Amino acid sequence: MARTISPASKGKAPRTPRGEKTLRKILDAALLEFGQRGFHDSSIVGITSRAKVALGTFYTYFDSKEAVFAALVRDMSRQVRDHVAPDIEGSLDEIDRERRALSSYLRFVFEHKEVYRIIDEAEFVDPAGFRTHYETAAARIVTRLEEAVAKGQMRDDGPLATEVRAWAIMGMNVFLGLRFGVWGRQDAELVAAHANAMLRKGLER
Amino acid sequence: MARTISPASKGKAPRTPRGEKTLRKILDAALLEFGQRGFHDSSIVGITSRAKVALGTFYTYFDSKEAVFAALVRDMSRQVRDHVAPDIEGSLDEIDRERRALSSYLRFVFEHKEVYRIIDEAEFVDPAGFRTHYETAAARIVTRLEEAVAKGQMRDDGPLATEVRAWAIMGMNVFLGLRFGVWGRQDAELVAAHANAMLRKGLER
DNA sequence: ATGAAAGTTGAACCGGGTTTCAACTTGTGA
DNA sequence: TCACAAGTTGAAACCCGGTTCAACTTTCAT
Repeated sequence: MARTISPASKGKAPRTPRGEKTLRKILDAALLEFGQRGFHDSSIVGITSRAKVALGTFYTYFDSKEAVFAALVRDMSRQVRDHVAPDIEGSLDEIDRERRALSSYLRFVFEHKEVYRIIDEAEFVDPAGFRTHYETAAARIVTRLEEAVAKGQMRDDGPLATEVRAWAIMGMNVFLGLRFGVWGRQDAELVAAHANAMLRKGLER
Repeated sequence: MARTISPASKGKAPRTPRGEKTLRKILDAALLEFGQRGFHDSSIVGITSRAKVALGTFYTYFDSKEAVFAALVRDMSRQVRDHVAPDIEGSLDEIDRERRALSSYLRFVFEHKEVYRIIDEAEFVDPAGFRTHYETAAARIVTRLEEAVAKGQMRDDGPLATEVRAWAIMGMNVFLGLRFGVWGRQDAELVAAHANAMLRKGLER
């Protein structure tokens, strides 16, 4: 699970390779701990013992329990984006792009249920990070939808319609991730195909 | 905010009118406390002082902090359902029914942001209640979609497609509630109309 | 009227987890 | 080689809120 270093709390960045390695160990351990136990049942001791460092070392890199969590949210948010981005290159058309995005997202959720949980829990532990995550995700979808309009592949019903569609698509993806990725298990391609058919043609007739 | 009494913890039901009144006060206070502060920053003292009862009284009706929360989740789940149900009677057709359901849900979220928050937080505090809430909600949508198929108003692509559509619609509703009900504010009818147009006709062309 | 059941009270107990810190170790540049 | 900066350590201080309980008050059926 390679990961570039996430910015720790202000003024607490590691200054040597040794420090970087330790920070990375703590972040990896925190992901496990929070993912398995949730924010509250997690403890700093739990994190540091998984990371095999002393309790105090934690505070070399983070100001508080909330701070690691926030760092993790930024990290995970980036990971989701970076996972999906390459998978939607070279789609047949703009709506097909959304199918691929969902399929890619579902596959990501399969492998990283902890990430799903952490982003969800951010609503309560790191509200600002949570909001940023979804607002930037929505903004990316809006951009894609505007391209679809520009290419004449989608009806243009004004900016509010676009915003509504983007959030609708995002909500759809998240809940399909919960139902078919975290709770159940279904072929990602199949689920994405069904959802996309609905998106493309609608339900009517 | 009238509310019928929610079952408290087992063997802790009130046996007199006085007890019922106290239980109701505690539940109302708990809704406020949890809605404003979130589960973890909430405290029993916070609840009982809002309710203007002594600390110990809390334990006459509930076994623990988690137990009130769970009772609240059941209650809120029922409230959402009861709010939407009458509003979708006598719709033009089965797909229009979904428009009305969303519109009704959005209006509910406007008035009760706390409820949105509590149900979301249930994912971590009362996972079983959370799952039940969404699974029963999805089941209701599935039933409606099956009716739509039966009436020849919707394409039939098999049971998986129906399940996917139901969860997609639900996720869409929840996220539109977050974006246009909790965070921002938009005319519920307008948002529901845009979302429903997408659902009915799809995005294409 | 009366006593047993139901309900109320809040001080005190209790455990657990975050955060601090001063001593110690490691690495590096001059 | 030496000294200073960076990093590590874990015991203990500190804090806080959930839960208990025995004494007290209210209600209500007989």
